[in-house]
Amino acid sequence: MRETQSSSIADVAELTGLSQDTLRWYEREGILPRVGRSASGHRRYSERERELVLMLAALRDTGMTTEMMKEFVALLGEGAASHGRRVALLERARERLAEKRAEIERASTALESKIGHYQELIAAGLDCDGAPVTEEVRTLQTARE
Amino acid sequence: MRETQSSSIADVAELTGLSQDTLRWYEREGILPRVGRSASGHRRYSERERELVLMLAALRDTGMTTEMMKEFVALLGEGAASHGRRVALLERARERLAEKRAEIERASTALESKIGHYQELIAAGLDCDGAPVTEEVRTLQTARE
DNA sequence: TCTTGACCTGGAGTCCACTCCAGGGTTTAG
DNA sequence: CTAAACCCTGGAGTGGACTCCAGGTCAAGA
Repeated sequence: MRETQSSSIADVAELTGLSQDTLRWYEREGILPRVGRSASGHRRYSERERELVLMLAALRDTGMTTEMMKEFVALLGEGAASHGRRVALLERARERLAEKRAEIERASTALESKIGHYQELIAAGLDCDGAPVTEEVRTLQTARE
Repeated sequence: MRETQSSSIADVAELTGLSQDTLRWYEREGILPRVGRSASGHRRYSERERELVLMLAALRDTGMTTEMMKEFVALLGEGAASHGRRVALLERARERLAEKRAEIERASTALESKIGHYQELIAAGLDCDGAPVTEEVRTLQTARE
């Protein structure tokens, strides 16, 4: 029964896009359960551990906090019985995301209107008080640096 | 020539939604130019200054960094000639926003598929390895705490 | 043997945008 | 006259998620 190939921290960093430091930090913080070590004390990630790190990287990219990631990993340890709670946790992440999206949409609207405002002023050749600007200023307006 | 009513920091905090501490901090950091003081040394915001703070609050809400806000205020000081550069700055903010939006959309897709995955497993009564779960586990799965 | 390179640990530093605090002055109401 | 509000300043602390560092171990190659 040959065990699946284990990988070094460098491999896993490359695989997951997390830095080696981040990987070590996740372990120290208890987000990632302690990974196996080789005789010389180097981390050796098993297939299972690689998958777990990949999942954490994905969850992180959903904007989940490390605290939530920690909870999620704890639920993984409880097996199928925790499926409902996993969904609940993911739904919390979904809500956070929805809020962020709403903020972005609001910000976007505000920004577009500000951009539009200045573009109109430029096009109309007016300053902020509605007075016409000089030819010299018009030249400067379109120079962008 | 009666000058427009000036307001206290408390008023401006209330008006803009920024905290008094934030207002003072913006000034210290040079984001907001030094505000006038009363005889006793208290800040007194003029109409112009109130407007400026309102604009900064709006820009902040677009996710602009304080560094960019600083630049923007500097451009305001240059009058109409800086309109083009103002637009350029706002467009940088727009790009940042677009990136954030893209990230959120990616994250959202990933999250939905994870949620769907677990919901399917629950509905099908299977564990992560495709084996059927016991009745007891099914009960636990739907209990969400 | 010596060097190089990968890795280890615990701890400190970084970034951003605040937020809080100590110690002190002023203004207003009673 | 005193207490309560309100404000001032400079400096330190916060939180989240890393990132960097010093000092050390270990294995392989020239």
